[in-house]
Amino acid sequence: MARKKEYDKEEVLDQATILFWEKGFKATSIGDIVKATGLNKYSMYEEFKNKEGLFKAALSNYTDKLQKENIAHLTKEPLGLKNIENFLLNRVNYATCDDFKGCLVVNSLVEKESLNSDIFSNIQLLLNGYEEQVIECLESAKKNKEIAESKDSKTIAKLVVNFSSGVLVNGKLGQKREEYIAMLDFFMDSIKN
Amino acid sequence: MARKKEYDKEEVLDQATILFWEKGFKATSIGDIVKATGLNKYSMYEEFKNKEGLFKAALSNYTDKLQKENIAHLTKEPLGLKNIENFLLNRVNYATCDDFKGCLVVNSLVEKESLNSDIFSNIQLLLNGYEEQVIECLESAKKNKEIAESKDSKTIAKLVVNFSSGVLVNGKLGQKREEYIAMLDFFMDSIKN
DNA sequence: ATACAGACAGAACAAATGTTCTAAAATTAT
DNA sequence: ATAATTTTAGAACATTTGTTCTGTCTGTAT
Repeated sequence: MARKKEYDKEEVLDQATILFWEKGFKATSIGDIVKATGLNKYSMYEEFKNKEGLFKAALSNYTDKLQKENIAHLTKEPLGLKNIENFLLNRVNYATCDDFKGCLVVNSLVEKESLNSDIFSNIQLLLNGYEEQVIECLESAKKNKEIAESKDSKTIAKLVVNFSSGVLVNGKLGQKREEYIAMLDFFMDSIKN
Repeated sequence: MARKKEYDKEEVLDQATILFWEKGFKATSIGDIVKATGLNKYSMYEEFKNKEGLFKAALSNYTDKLQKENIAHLTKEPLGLKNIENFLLNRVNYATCDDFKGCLVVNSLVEKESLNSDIFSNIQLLLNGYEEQVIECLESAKKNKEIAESKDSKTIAKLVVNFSSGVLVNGKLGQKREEYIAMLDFFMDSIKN
């Protein structure tokens, strides 16, 4: 009945994600997006409603992939401390790659202006999810006698998420990977002992 | 010889700092600043050259005060672990106050767009300064037998700064003070043992 | 082949932005 | 008081922004 779309939604979203990621919500213009994706301006509004709709879609696009990756590390059986270490190691590798752009989630959390409440609560859910999953790992670690029963899983889990956020911010300062690895080792030891 | 200025540079800067702090560089318009400060538009350009000049001045204004506060905690004699704890406690209190806006330094570090290289290196210097000072504290702590000589001061110092960055990001998620205190206790214990 | 829903290109729009200009007002040294 | 100098108020400017409109093209169902 109608003409076929010339653009691929996934591709457009991937491109847009990169732009928002590099420059932030406010500093990325529709013009930038149109130029980068070749997408027609009107089609963008048709598909995503407006700039904010596009941003939400891009953020979801990003978090879906990110979460898949992170959750994979945190849920690989058998559960235990190794999951946590691999999760954080992954974050460290991410933050020390050559052209580290920061983490879109952390960036968005900081760029308050772009955070209407539902975007905010999405991020909140995401980070709480990690925390929950880390708690799972810690409980398993207790069963496996990797750590003492007396350890407070919730506090440690929060520290893990906090460590990760710190890495994703400070990573911009160009710390070396070995330095992060030393930090990670120290941190993992502190959980064990 | 000439007319007197009607504005007070310090006051203007304080106001501007708050705006940039709340909304970020890009999202804060000259109009916002003029409206909030009552400062004349032209006078602003006369005094600060342009928006970026104003931002740099605001950032310096903020970091000067911040640094004074932080360094005070880190340099209060006698040096030792207590300095580090108080430094972090201060950050925690900061991040859990009712209307926590984030930290302008961390926010600016994340809002890449506003970071031309000299702003960036200022932030780098600032954070490195903390790291150095924490190392001092740790070395003293070794002398006082608070911690073992074998501990790697540099790694711990980086963890301290990392902890602090994490707090200043995640603080936006509305964590409770008690939770942070528990994290801090755990972290301080990990340094000692 | 024809009709038509929908996608395209890009002009058009209003609002906002950073910046500069101009003319009036104010202050101080003489 | 006068002249010199600087601040002020706000108009003016060129861009850029997000968004919408218009008319043309395309592909599918009939």
